[in-house]
Amino acid sequence: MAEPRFQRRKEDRPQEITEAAFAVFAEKGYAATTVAEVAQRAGVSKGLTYLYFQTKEALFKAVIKSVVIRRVDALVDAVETTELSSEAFIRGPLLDFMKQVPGSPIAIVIRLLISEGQRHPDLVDYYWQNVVSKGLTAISGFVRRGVERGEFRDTAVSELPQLVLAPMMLSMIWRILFTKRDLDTDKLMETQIDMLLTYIKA
Amino acid sequence: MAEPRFQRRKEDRPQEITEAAFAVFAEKGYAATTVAEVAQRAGVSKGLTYLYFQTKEALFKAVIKSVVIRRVDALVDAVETTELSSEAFIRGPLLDFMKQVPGSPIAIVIRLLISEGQRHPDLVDYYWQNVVSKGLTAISGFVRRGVERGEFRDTAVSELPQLVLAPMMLSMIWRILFTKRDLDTDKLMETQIDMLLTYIKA
DNA sequence: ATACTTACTGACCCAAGAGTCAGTAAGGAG
DNA sequence: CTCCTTACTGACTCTTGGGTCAGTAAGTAT
Repeated sequence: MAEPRFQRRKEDRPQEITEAAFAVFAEKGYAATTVAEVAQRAGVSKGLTYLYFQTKEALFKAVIKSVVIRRVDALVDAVETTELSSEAFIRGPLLDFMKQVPGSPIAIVIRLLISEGQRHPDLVDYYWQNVVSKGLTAISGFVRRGVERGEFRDTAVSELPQLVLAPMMLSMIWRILFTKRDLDTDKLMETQIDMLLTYIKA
Repeated sequence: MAEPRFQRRKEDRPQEITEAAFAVFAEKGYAATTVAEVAQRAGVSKGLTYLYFQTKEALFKAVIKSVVIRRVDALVDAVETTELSSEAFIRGPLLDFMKQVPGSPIAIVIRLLISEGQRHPDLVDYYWQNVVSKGLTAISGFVRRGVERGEFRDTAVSELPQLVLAPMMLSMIWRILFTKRDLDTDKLMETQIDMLLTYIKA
């Protein structure tokens, strides 16, 4: 008896295709990715891909959105509920979060957005609202709370949460471009945090 | 009398084509750029482009290399010859340099490298050697000199010149992605420098 | 078993764009 | 002016890849 030529698995297909697409986009970027290869990696025909996603662009958007991170929400929650002192929170959970981002799928999404963002402003907006804005607001609010509590001085850092994340961004770009040249990205972020705390501590 | 249909300007063509190509690559990225459009903007036929550049990829590489910046060399020189105190130099010329980079062609090259770097490791190496490495070495050496002179404490910053440049990187990415959301990138960099100096001053 | 729905396939179409090349004319030499 | 070299053109080829759809067979209901 021959195996059945295929299985019908309507429920699972979209995610399977999305995951395969993420892998290929990550390797090759948007333009150099072919729908045929995505389909092949997902183990389906090209036609099926077009049953679930109207165009290659729609597939791309689905992929980006599928990588919206609960991690950011987790961070926002942690900020609001932590019992730690502001300094302890920054040196602990926040720093840990920062350390893991450059090696996570977020880094790949950022790279794809940098490459393709110009032609997909709605995607950039989406990411802004669901990731960047949330993260920045959380950090900013956290610093302000530290100021109110008398733990921190009132500095420009309250309005520039980007200062906390700058070395994380650099680490992401660094890993994308200069994998071979070694840079202790963890130490980079630790030092920034150390510097920052020295600067703002009351 | 009809105008001549074209002029022969062997000397100027390569640069004209390179400049047009830079503009188109900047707008659309590598893959979405067509050689036909580059030629049109340069005011030449597609065929001529292939006389001076064997392939689209060769054109791309030529474009990237053409934007190697004398600015970096200027910075390196300035570091070595300045009469300013270390702090004054950092707050002055170095900060000025950092402020102008995110709006310069360098930012565009970085974006192109992030997008296409994976498939052109030799280009990344080239940029590493001619720009990044030089810049980092200069900053690192400068900080070390400050330490020797007793102006600065001996901190991790000597081995992590990336800390100085991190907010510049973030500013570049920010402008690429979030043009609309305003962020005072100058103030970001100023604050980082202020923080850094407070941290390392003896 | 049989009939029916529809998830799925794979061969196909067609536009776009990289790269080619035979021919043309600009411009200099004699 | 005439000839010669070659910078330059533009129409051509051919491949690649996005998107389509008629047909097939998996699974389900009766």
